[in-house]
Amino acid sequence: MAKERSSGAGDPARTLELLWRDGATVPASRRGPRQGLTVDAVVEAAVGLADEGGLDALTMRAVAQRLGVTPMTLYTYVPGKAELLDLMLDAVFLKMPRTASGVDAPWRERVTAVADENRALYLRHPWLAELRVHRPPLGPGVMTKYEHELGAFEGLGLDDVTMDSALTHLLGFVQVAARTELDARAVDRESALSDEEWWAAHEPLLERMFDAERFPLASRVGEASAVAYQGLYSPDHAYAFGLARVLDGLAALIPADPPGSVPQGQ
Amino acid sequence: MAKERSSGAGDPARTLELLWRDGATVPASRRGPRQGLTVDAVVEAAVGLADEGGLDALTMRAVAQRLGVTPMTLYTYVPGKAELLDLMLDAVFLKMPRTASGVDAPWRERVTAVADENRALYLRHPWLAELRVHRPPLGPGVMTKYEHELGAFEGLGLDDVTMDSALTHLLGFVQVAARTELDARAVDRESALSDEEWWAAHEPLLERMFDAERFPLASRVGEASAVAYQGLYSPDHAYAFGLARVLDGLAALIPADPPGSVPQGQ
DNA sequence: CCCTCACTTTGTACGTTGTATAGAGTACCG
DNA sequence: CGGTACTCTATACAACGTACAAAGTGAGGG
Repeated sequence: MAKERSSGAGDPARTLELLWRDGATVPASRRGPRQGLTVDAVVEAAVGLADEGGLDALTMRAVAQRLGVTPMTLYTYVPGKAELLDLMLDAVFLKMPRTASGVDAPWRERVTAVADENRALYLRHPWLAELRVHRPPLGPGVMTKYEHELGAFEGLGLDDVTMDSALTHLLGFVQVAARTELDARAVDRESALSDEEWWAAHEPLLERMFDAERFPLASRVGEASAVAYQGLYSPDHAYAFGLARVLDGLAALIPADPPGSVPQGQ
Repeated sequence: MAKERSSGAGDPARTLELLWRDGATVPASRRGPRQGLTVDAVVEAAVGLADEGGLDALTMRAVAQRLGVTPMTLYTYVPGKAELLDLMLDAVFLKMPRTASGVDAPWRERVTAVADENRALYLRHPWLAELRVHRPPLGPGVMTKYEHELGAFEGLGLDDVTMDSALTHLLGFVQVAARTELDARAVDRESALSDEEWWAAHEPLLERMFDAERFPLASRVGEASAVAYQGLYSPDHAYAFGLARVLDGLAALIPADPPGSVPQGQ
């Protein structure tokens, strides 16, 4: 069995050809019976399955069933599950909606648009947040997304290396924020206990164990946060707060930052 | 089979008692044969296994074998794997080294110490980065860590809710940074292809597919980054860059920030 | 025209996972 | 000393990715 949740294990050449596949590349004359499916159909079925039930629901057997085919048939189209995940990633990157902010738009607006697009992408395809991707599949989707997002940092006086770092930093933030939000949702869905019920079940016992004098800050701040959002955690607030922090952090790098800007420390 | 990588599924009361277990709580007189192990021993074995081989190596069978016991024996000590993960998390949180920065130290220094501690923790226990934890186990480790880390934000003029948000934001950043670094290492270890070999295998094919005119920014910036660090990615740089951004972002929230400033009460 | 053989599709099988279930052995309490 | 609450073990199940081999299909070469 291959390692789960890793990606891009197999033959690089084969994977690249699949990533950049287009109708024209088909050899047009094959020996055996014509294929009843297409790589696109397989990828689409897989994405649909993962969208609905997460990575746990994405099994080769399930994909095959959705396509009306036996599991092993998939291996004619795709080398294995790891490569299928690469194709899925590239596919959703390629198709994601991109805000066309002009180069004349304020940089905070442009960068915010990139963050929002990515957050929306994670919320539409929750399995993306579970994926591990070092050495991302270098397909058209990944490239198009990278090209587009770098655009938000172009013309700000950043050198090329810093542009890349800044983008990575921004996307990293969006990823944790989305992951936290999605984890919270997943727990709600799976656990049969709502947040309130969970607290109700924990509180009496916790009071026996927990010494408020031993953890003064934790009790004070924990209490205040629990009151502020009527629960454990507010994803929208965390995103808004974090994005503002990221923007202010980047602002310190950007030479001229005309009116409306927030003063920087230090 | 239970959901993988989720945590805290079982009976809350039982889990809480396990988290806050101490020698004294043992009833001292039990009916059957004395237990040959302890919960601590199980947790320690599990942590050791996960440290060495990641979450993939952490199987109930492997833990049992390390303890010289059959797999099902573990279920006398621990309700299931999810709860074991909770106990592992709390245990390493409790034992992690904590820098004792005085309240008089500059806030950037204190916050940096918290970030560094957490990065070190992830690097020592890579499986932490793979874990999903919404509704964290409310054990002594989690509480102690939270209490300690809030201290870095105390006396800066932030209200309680903002202190919590700031800490969450900081820890989120450290987590992505660590995860990215660990993913990179894992790929290097598993893939039998070094980064250079991987590039060498991809480049010729990529040049056939990839149109530099279609992705001008991507080629320029990608090239520059690849040259700057002699590879795909430099974890140390990403961490340093990101931490600086986070600190600057937080600075915008903190009222007075002169060098060597005295913390002000709220 | 038909045979050959590359190719698609399928069925079966293996090793691995967490843990349900049932049985066997042990030692304290009444 | 017997009953019983407990520990530990053995076996079993369903689900996973996919190796392997057999069966079916249809275009190209003679």
